[in-house]
Amino acid sequence: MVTMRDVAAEAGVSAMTVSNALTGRRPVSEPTRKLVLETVERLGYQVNVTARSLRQGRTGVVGIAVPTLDSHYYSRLSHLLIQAFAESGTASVVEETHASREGEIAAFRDSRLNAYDGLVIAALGLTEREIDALSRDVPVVVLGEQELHHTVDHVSMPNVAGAEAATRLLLDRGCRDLALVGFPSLDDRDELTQPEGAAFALRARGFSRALQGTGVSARAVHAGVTQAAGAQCVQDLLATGGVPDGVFCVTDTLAFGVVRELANHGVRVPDDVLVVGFDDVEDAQFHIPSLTSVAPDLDELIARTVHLLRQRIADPGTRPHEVTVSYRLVERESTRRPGR
Amino acid sequence: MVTMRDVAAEAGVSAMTVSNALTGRRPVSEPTRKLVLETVERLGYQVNVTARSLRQGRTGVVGIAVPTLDSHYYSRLSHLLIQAFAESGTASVVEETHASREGEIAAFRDSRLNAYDGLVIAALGLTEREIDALSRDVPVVVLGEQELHHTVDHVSMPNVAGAEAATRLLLDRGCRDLALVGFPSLDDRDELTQPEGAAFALRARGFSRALQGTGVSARAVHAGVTQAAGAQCVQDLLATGGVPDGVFCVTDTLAFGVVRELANHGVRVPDDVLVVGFDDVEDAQFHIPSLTSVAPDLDELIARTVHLLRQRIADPGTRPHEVTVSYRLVERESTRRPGR
DNA sequence: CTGAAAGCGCTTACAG
DNA sequence: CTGAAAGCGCTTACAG
Repeated sequence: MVTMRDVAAEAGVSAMTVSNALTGRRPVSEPTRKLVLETVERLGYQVNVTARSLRQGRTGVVGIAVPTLDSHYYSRLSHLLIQAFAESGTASVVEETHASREGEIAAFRDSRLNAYDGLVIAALGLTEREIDALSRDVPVVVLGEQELHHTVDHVSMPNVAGAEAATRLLLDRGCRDLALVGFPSLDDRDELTQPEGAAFALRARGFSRALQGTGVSARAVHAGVTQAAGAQCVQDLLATGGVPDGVFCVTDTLAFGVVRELANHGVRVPDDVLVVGFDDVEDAQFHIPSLTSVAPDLDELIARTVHLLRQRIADPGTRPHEVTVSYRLVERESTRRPGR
Repeated sequence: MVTMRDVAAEAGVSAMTVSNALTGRRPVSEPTRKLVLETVERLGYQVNVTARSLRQGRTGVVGIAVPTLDSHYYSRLSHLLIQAFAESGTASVVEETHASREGEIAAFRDSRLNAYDGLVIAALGLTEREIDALSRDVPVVVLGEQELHHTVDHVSMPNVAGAEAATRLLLDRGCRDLALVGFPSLDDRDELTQPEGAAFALRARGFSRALQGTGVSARAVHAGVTQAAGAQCVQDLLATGGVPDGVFCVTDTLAFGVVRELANHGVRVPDDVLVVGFDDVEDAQFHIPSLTSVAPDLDELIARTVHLLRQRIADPGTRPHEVTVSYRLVERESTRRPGR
């Protein structure tokens, strides 16, 4: 392997000068600079980032820790974060936490070990207290859903407001027998063993708020977070009280499973039941029927996240920020009642 | 930060002994080992992986380079690879190449710089010759579609055979006016500027092979790789010769766009047109209609890839392997002609 | 079983 | 503008 020393010897300068010519950290005379760069080119030298990192105490890489990449939402989020960091000149790598406490602790540990200069984490398994403690050593932005003690930068989704708006739409369209799919109870204090618990509890709270004082009946079902889980929820609804006339799903993924399983039972959307999802993943526009969904402003989410992390890396002392991004309710076929 | 020296001083041993107690590389007497581990625990010491990597010349991390994470197929593939490497005790990080030559070169460079001990790359932008040259310095397994010179380990999809089987199904179901969606020509030698060119050309070849000697007419359309591109292809078909009676799409993603846009024009699947996709992403089962698709054996793909890379890291001298995984054709509603 | 010395390849601080 | 020395925190030889 060609090292900086080899280049220096070949060019007849010191390693320092090679380093300076390459990084531009200190000025180098133009002829020397040209000579060095030519030699670098000729020998095919490439800087050893491990050595640089050890010396500098930082790697120039930020970590992105998400529960899983096997999810339309989190894979897209990771993609957008990578893009945005790249545009601001920062390399990033993605790590899966499997939504587990252990996986999330590992992400913090990897950051602290100089592997990353900063961390964006969609934390689902850790408690607020644990995040507070772990984030002391590492510049971190927490994405998502927890209600933290304001000791760490936090960018969250419009869970309550978005869910409330979605549910209001169902009420406005005349629904009087609603179902909440994806959270086991209408009381958001009920704990959910699923790690997405906190986010989904807030969406359940929005659902319940919209119902307050309306006298509209509602049931809650939960079977997991996948499309198959959405299908299972429909079976549970059918078994326990028949078909509702409106369904709010805490994610689009669940909604796709719901619509599909309703079709398996001959129940049509929107003719017989109206359905709304949350996240507005790309597929929502392409399904048949296309899916009405709460669309959080991902551009805002990404921009704020990248900005906050860069700021915290640059100045770890700044006061933590709390951001909730805005949303739009995008109405599509799944809530357009034909002929009413 | 607590270093190994601190632990050594505190425990009254040498740094060597701390290292050995931690790694188990050399035997350490049981009392000493206990003392060291206790001290490590008490001081909260964590090994600095950057320093270890610099000294060892390797990081214990493998790179996974995919075109984008904003894709059902590649995000799922990344997820499965991460899982499989984790199960075999190997950490991995994901990098996006944006399907560009530059991005793929960067992935090789990052590997060579000691950032990764090995690389799995879904290469789309590089030529065969470039891959041959770049892979000389790095243990690498190429995923996907290129027909290489057998100088590098290569795991590929059943592109030709899968596409041929999919097209045969359409013919068996009585289709006599076919369309190929996702490749611009029926001649697989035609270059596609899209980086997925090589894979899609092979799928086009399978399509053409199935047609040979049947006298069945066929058109080819191409507008990109997204669901929106699939929709665009339908518009192009309608403008240039009307609705075909069978469509083979080179990916499921395109197929979803096709089915959706057909519905926008009042054309029903499978009543008026049969549609088949490729990849068998999870959504294929949940769309309405559910999508018939070629399902490459991803478990096999993952297992072979992980095994080949570990083998090549352990012994860079072994002869390169060429693997094409098997597939199943999964028939669903999109090709079940009602009442015929 | 244990240790003192050297060095992985850079960059920082000190000098000129 | 340029360089010699030191050191980031480990692990690899070499010794005992």
